[in-house]
Amino acid sequence: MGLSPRTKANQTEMQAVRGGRPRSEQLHQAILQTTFDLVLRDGFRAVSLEGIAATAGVSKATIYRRWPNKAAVVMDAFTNKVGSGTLFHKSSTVAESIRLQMRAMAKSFRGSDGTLVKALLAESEFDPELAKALQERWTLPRRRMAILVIQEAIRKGEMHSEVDPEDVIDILYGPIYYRLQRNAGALTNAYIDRIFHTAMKGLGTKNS
Amino acid sequence: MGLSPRTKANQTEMQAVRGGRPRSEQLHQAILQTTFDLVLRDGFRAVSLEGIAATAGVSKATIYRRWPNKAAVVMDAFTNKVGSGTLFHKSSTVAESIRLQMRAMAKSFRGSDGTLVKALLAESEFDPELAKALQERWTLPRRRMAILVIQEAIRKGEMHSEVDPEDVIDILYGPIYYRLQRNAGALTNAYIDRIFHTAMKGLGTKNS
DNA sequence: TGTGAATCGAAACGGATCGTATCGTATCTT
DNA sequence: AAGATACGATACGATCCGTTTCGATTCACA
Repeated sequence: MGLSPRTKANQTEMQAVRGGRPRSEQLHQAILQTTFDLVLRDGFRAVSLEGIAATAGVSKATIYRRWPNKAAVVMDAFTNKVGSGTLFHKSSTVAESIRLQMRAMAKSFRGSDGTLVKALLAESEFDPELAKALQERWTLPRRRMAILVIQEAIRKGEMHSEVDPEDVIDILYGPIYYRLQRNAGALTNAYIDRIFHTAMKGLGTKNS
Repeated sequence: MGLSPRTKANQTEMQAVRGGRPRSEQLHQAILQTTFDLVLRDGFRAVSLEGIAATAGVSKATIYRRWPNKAAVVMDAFTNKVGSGTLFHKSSTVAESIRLQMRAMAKSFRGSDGTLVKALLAESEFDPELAKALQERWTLPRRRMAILVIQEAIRKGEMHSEVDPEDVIDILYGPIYYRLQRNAGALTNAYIDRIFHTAMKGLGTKNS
């Protein structure tokens, strides 16, 4: 079943979908928008489905008809806005385009995206369905894009050929998520640049 | 007040501590042990204080007399076992002792420590008091130790002198927490070694 | 030895929220 | 017009929270 909105197909083993009053797309958007606003204002934990229903001017049943629980609604409210994610752009070198993408990601994390990603990641620790949804809809697409770019950097001789692109991602992006999730300092451009350059150049000297 | 066990001093502005029946140290340990076991078995979210009380054979009031909430009990149940943390040991080079410490940390994360750290970190996103306690009792002590070692590595010429030790920590340990919190692959020794060596050597070539 | 003080277990409390169910009304398809 | 589904309102049982009360217990100290 997963965390996707319930469709008429998976909701129950109901007969063919024809007939009946259709669901209101307007209510759908109202629910997602309200959820987005409330979670940003009050935090994931403080928001209840009853609160969302009341604020959106909708009955609880209408929400439960479409999503199985709060995490699913928030997940949709989030992906509804974020879209496909921060893309890589061409630049002078491939490595440079990676640095700029890291900056773009940090910038989005400084705003509402960061707040919601943080909440969803934390909640996913307690909710396997949400974890799966985040993995499929957030993490994996981004990692796949990054791997392609890193492989290109390796092909062009900008990165060592023996490194595993997966490890490169962990080293470059691990610190960003680390800071995001711990509130361990602002994700400034300066920080991103330092992480990038330090990782590229390496920590060690010839003596190590 | 914080997340520490309530003491007679901070519990209320009660008069001097003399007199009265003393708290049972045996119950204290029973509560912590039960909490530890239950959280490992059922997960942080699934465990309730009522369940802990029932299993430990203790009344709810006895728990609330000592801790303000569930997170605080789990935090104590955890630090009660973990002790001061994985230490750095002397080795052939300072860098080598860092690698070995990373391995030791990964090993502890493969066991019950990892399960509890993960749960506490996630929960701390929703609980500022817990976040503060984790910062003070877990993160900061470890970072302080690591900084000293990294500075030593720099002094001995094993690491570049222009790098910020804080950034070194983020680059080396960020990936470990990243994997831990996402369940993104096992924290094997091989993984640790790859991250360490890749970070030490650097991702880039002379062309980047 | 007894007296005060705090702890203990048991139990009940109000409150929040969950997810479900019921019912009458509204709205769409055929 | 008939059938099917969405919708709002409302109630429900359940769980857990954190607090409170009570009588009984256990200790320190005079």
